Amino acid sequence: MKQPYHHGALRTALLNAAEAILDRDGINALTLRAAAREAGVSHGAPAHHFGDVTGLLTALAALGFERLHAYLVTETSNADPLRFVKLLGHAYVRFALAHRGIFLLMFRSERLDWAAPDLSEASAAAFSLLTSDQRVDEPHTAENLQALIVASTRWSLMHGLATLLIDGPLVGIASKFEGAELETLIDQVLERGLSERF
Amino acid sequence: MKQPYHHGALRTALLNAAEAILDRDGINALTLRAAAREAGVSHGAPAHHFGDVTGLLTALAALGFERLHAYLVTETSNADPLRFVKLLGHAYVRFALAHRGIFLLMFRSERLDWAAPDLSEASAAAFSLLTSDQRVDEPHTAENLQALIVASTRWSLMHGLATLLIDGPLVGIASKFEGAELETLIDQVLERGLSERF
DNA sequence: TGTACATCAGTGAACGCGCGTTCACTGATGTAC
DNA sequence: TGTACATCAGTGAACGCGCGTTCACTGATGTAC
Repeated sequence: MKQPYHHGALRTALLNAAEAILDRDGINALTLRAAAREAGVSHGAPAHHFGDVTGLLTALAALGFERLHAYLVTETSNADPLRFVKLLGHAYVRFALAHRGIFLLMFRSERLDWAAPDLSEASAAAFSLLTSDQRVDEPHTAENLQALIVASTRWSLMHGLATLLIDGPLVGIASKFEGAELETLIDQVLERGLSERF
Repeated sequence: MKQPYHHGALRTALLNAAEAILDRDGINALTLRAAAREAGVSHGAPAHHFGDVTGLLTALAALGFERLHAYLVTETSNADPLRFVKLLGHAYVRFALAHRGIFLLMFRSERLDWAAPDLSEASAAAFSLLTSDQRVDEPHTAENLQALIVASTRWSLMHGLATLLIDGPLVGIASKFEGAELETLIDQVLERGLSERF
């Protein structure tokens, strides 16, 4: 089985490989060489596409934010304000559980280059949706401070639930539930936390 | 300045050194050799006290949980149920912001030995306080499922706020606030999220 | 249509680095008698 | 009180490892003419 010398779509293949490693072995196992191995390519190859290790991680995180943003938009389209918030919360938690590796990379890694245009733009789009477009750099009138508080409260709840379920102490709790009961737990937490008061 | 051959309290010194590294350089910089360097001791010395690198991280995380538990207990003593929840939330976030490094180690590191008695006991004590002693391994009656949901909602909010503020996207937001306004943000988020409905 | 040449994409050897871990050792301390 | 000896705590050299990065190279592709 002869492989062609040129891969053809190595950039994409490396990103897929990196994500697979992230999900399977965790973030500490995600190295340039591991990604090259996973993609079946020599370890020097990634440099052509990502420069250095930060470049690969940053590109992967940017991809994650694009996906998260697109998913949140899809899941909340045409919803009235109250439903919007609950749909947003459910989508956020569902995304985090379904893409654990990349979610943790996006929110935790200390090795990302936040100044890179693709990452900063993709994350800004997602964050803007999550904070309901509250501009932080504007003067803080009473109104926009209040709106920011409301948005932060929502986001904190979703994010806390997601991270505690993914690899925090609630894993132990969640693992003792049947699938349906876990769904109930998530539903109820979001229901209580994202009530119409906000 | 001659150093005595025996340190005298190297275990404690290594834990302090490790915490300093964690706060200053982040979790990726925390290695056995770095801790030894920081403590001014040969790099082979830590093995006598912690065995391997997991041992050091585990001991440090256990220390963190002991501190967190003690702090939560102190800050909530003699409070009625409603005040208890709010004091708990404030104390949790304050602890996280004041001990960022160790807090992230406790909740994020993939390199801890959760089967170690000191860590499992210390974390169980803190978790029990945070979940109001809801036993997860008991049969799920409607009542204790409900209580678990209430506790999870609270905990998710505190935890999400703390992590988003420490190194998540809210850092950017928070950094634009004056000190007093940041306090206001935290207060208001907890006030809204931990209302008497729970 | 053919041909020369530039450019691109991937190879594989090599480098230096910091790491965890091991181990024979040495200095210091404690204890039995 | 002294002495022999076991034990403990820290040293420093050595090892092998996987890593990021560099670099001369080679095979493949595209393009100008």
